Amino acid sequence: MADEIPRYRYNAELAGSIERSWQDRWEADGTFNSPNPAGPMGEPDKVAGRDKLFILDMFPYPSGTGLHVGHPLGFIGTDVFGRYKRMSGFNVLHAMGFDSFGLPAEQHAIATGIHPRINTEANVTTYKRQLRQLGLAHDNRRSVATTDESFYRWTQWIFLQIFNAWYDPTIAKARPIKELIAEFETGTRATGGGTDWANMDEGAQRKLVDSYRLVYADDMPVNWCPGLGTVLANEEVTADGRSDIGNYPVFRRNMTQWVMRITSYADRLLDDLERLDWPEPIKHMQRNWIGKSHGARVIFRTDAGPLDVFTTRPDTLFGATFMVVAPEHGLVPALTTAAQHDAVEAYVAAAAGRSDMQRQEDKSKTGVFTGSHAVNPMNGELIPVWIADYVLMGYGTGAIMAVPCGDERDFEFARQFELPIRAIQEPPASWFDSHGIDESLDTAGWPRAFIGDARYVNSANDSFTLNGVESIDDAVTSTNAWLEVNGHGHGTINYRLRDWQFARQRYWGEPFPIVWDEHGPIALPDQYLPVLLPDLDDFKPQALDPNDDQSRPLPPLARATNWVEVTLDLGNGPRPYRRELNVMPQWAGSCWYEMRYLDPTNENAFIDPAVEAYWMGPDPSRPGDPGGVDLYVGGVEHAVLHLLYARFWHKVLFDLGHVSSVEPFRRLFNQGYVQAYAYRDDRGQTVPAEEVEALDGGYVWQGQSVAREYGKMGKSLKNVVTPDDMCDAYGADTFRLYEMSTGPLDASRPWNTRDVIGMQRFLQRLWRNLVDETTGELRVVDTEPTYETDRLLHRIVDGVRTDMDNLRFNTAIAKLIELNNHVTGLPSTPRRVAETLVKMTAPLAPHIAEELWHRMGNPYTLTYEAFPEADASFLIDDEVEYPVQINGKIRARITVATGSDQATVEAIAMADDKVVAALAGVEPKKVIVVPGRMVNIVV
RNA sequence: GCGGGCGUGGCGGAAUGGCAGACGCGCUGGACUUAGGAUCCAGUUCUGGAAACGGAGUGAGGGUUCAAGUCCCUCCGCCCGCACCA
Repeated sequence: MADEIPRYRYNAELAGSIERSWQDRWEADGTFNSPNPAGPMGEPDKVAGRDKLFILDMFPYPSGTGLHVGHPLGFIGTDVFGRYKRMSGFNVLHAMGFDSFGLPAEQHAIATGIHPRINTEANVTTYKRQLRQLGLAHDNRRSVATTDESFYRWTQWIFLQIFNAWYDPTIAKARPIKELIAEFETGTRATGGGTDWANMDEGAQRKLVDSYRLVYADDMPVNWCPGLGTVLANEEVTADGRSDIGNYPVFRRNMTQWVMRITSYADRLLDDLERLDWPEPIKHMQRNWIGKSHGARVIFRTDAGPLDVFTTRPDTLFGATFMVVAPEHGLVPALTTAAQHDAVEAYVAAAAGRSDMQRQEDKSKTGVFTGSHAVNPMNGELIPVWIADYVLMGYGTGAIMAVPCGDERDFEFARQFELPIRAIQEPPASWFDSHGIDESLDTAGWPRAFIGDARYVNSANDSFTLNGVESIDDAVTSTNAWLEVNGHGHGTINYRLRDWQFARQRYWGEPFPIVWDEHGPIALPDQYLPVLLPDLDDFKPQALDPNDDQSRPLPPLARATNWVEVTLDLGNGPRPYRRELNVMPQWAGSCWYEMRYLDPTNENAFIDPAVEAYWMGPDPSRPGDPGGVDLYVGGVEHAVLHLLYARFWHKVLFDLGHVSSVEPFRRLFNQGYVQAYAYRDDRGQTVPAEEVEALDGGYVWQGQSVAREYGKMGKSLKNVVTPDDMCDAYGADTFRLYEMSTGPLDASRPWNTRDVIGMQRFLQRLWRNLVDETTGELRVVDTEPTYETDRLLHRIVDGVRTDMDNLRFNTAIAKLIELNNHVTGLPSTPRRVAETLVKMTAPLAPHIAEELWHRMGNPYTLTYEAFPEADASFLIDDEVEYPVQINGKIRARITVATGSDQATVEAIAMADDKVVAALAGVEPKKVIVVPGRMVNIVV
């Protein structure tokens, strides 16, 4: 190395030292601490008279592998926006926490025998270090982890609020359970069981009240894996019905589970979507998930008792020629006749061995006849009742009336088992045409069911007829009325949404603040919180005989016998209780964590109401505003579950008066993903991506050609690039700029390390425009910029502001580079231009900006300097250049004084030499002048 | 199958219906250099041409419009969501 690199050249080394020094200063000074209106972090005088902004990232699960470059995309985006808003005068709250309960830590603990807390804390430390080096402007006083005892104490407290509440449908709100008990006691509410409250024993009273709670225990179909001793999520079951881990058999069976009554909130969760500033696809997914559909409940009489069905097409009742119940339906044993017993038993057992996944993949129709019949309430006809797994226990009532002429699945089933298909509508001629068959009500020739508006036939009984009606809506309405009058059913609404299965037979989660006595569960009073997770040596659920499908789960906490058996005085003297052995699912902490950032040290409440109202309260100036976080940024993978659960908890807290906001997240933004290339050799082995070279349109690794694929970044794909790598090689500012420059924040983009250098060069040129590379002296001069420079400057300022406001950081960066490239061409850098450029760069590349700001002699800190504003007078030029088109093709350019009227512009255009030549004497038919834009001559 | 989104240079991507390709990478040439995988300068949609200057061009085809990457229709391709939801 003969030639020395200039001492003050902006490279990775210099960037690194600049970044470390400012990060230390920011931390020491608490530069990004945001004041609360009240409480321990209250600084009312700093809050007064300022707008506030609460921005939030979906907090990460601290995994053992640390961050790769894809993870911080959203974090950097929110940081840029937050810094911009801080420079626009806002009191910005931005903090980061950790979703640190969860399965990977538990599995690591099972494998190593090391307590998951140790591993989790180590991972959090790594994450904090990795995030710190990115220069994120977080208020670190507010960082929380869901595994902190001081955090999950309040998760348990909120659980108890929900447990101690019931949903009153008359006011569509949750109310304290005490009010329900009071209604029973005073007799204003009937107990429903025929016995007065006063005459019920304690067990019966508690059972009644428990049946109203928003958290309740219920029999639900689950994936029970005795080999692992736990219930599994559908995603954890393989296509052949075995456990993903360990390959043990998995059984579908009903088991008592803790469930949250989210279905009570279905309508509000659906309706309030209208009030949210969320991406339309996410709202759509939530709507689909809730799955509201209008229809009717119809009761069919059978020898085994009434059989309820839900249908969206009660108008087709006359076409019901059989019924189908799900294999898990409670009436199956009673419906099964002796002759069919063996066949039914075999079918039900086979269905239990099939996972949901298998059922979804294989759509061929299977089924078995029960031997029983039901009475069609419309016409008194006896129709056979079948069992088939195309009917799902989890939707509607788990039983359907089958109308093969009007439903594709029923049609297929009828064909498969040779059941009658009766036409009850007369399809239009076009329908027959399009299927190439003759018009006929003889369904034997139909290739498929008919669905749509058409005239009804064969649809009448003694007191009711649909014959001749032509619209489904009309037919549904009148059928529902008839059903109700005659006691056979009624119009109703059904939801796809199920109640939320809340318990996990695991270790690394929040213990329930619940104990049991002989009558059932009891909520622990507040003074017993937190219920701490007991220490164990072995974190596995207790494995049972893998093939015994009748066994019951024994969660890991059952091993902590001293913890489980507890003597407490809950108001009637010390008595023995057993603790609840399940823990909460990982979603629990993420249902409310954002609020804890606001008041992280509060020991008296999960949040001070004044603090909540300040940061999250509805904006009175915007009618219908639901309140909540001002901007929530995260991946689309949480479109449904996390966002729905969090909304649900928030609404319960609202109903009970604990928060002023109706919704937790007022505005949602989905950032894209950073994806990466991976390479495989001939044998399909992945090879290190960083060692692969492009050659003649192909890819080569160590002399052999390899195939490229595109997707996730991951260890097994040997294509992981970490923020640490990038900070070492280029510096955090370069890395931040690269991440923000590769596309709009909501778009996914490929990672290309090769391209990162471009942003390094930009910062290097910016630095060089202000600082002499050799001497380190300031190169900024106190002369005024030229008019031309000022015009560009103000145009750029104007554009960058718009881009920043709209989270379009990629185009903001392009504009900054454009301005900097202009400055590079100047003989010297005017101070006003330099300062403006540095301020605009600050949100994106905060360290170099702070450094340059400091070197220009300005006081610490740039963080709260006002973001530049454009002077409108510079945005309008004296002259405007108009392209002149002839029939849409550009043939000339003219320069016209700004504000010239259309006639003047037209005259100048028509007089232009090139225009005259191009027209060659032809008289234009029309001349269009778009003011300030262009001229189009039509010939 | 149903629903939604997207197709622009070699690559990432810009373009309130109004000059397609901002900005970056890469590439080409030059400067500085013992050297360049550093840095700087210039060029870079394709095509004809030395150039001036032409022609074509935003997945394909059609339409609306003075004007379409942008709006409408049909088709093709890719991505995402849901998926036996009665």
